[in-house]
Amino acid sequence: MAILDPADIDKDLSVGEVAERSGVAVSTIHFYESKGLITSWRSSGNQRRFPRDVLRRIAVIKVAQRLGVPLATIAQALKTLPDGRTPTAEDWKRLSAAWKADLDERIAVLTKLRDGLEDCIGCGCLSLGECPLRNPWDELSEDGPGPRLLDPR
Amino acid sequence: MAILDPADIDKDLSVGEVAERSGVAVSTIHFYESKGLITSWRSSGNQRRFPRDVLRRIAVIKVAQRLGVPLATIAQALKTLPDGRTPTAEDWKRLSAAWKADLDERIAVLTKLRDGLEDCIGCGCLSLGECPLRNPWDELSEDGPGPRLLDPR
DNA sequence: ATACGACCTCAACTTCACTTGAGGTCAAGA
DNA sequence: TCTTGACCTCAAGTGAAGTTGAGGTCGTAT
Repeated sequence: MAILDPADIDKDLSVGEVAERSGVAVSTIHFYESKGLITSWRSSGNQRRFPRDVLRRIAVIKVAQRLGVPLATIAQALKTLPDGRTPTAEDWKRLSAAWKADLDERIAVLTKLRDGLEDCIGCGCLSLGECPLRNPWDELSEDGPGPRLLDPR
Repeated sequence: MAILDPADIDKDLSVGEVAERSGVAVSTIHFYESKGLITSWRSSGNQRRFPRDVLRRIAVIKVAQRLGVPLATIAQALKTLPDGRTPTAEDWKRLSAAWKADLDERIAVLTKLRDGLEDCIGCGCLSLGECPLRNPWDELSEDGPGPRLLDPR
């Protein structure tokens, strides 16, 4: 391990450092960069160097994921920050407010489902077209086919 | 199309019939069968024939999926029905009660998350180890890596 | 006799969020 | 000098829940 040059304190970070400080794997950092969620420049030896604000960005990404926001959406949101600057408290407020609306809706859907389940336990109907549990047509926007990832870790 | 022989009324169903009556695609029925969620016998011409209770089974599967239960878990649950019989109201009660507990927990986690989000909007902390949003260590069982599918359709 | 629709199998593709592996570079310490 | 460790790239694999497609069979209607 290289001795930390005092001149390098509070300078840019290597992938390994970012991984350690952010708690995500190196491969994940590569992956996020490939998806445009974070950016880096290269050292003379072709190694990635990240500005320190990458840590805040990764924090935002992780929270958004817990909220159930897909990476592609997070990427878009982060791109609304002009010139790729560090998200400020104000930015975070804006982003999180949008995501909160999503979260609220998701909670509402699940709650409705639970209530329906309670009502239907033991009824045994489950008929297509009659049982409320089988009919999600209320408040469901069209999803394309394929799996959907909205998991509250 | 074959004229429906009166003798065949309330007999077993072909894939196409099951698809139409259950509202799922033929390919999905093949898929469910390959996963052991449903079973069929074969006609003389090697075509699948499903006992009518497959419709009830598929209904249960679909509801469970809306609750966020993965197919593998549903398969296991269906296997607890001795000799692969049709789920009765009683069985359904048992299964749905178990799944409801899951659902309750999921709702609780999301709600907590939302509250945390409200508290944290604008605070801008998000520090690993301090911000409650970044620390899911409470009531989170260990998940392995990789994506998780628990989506309330 | 033939065309048609419904069925069959099996393999490969899709999306998402990553991980794993193979093979190679670079700089520092023993 | 050599080895170690951190880094690099690019390709392929994972798992969930299916979908899509190619190529073939079966049975009935015209």
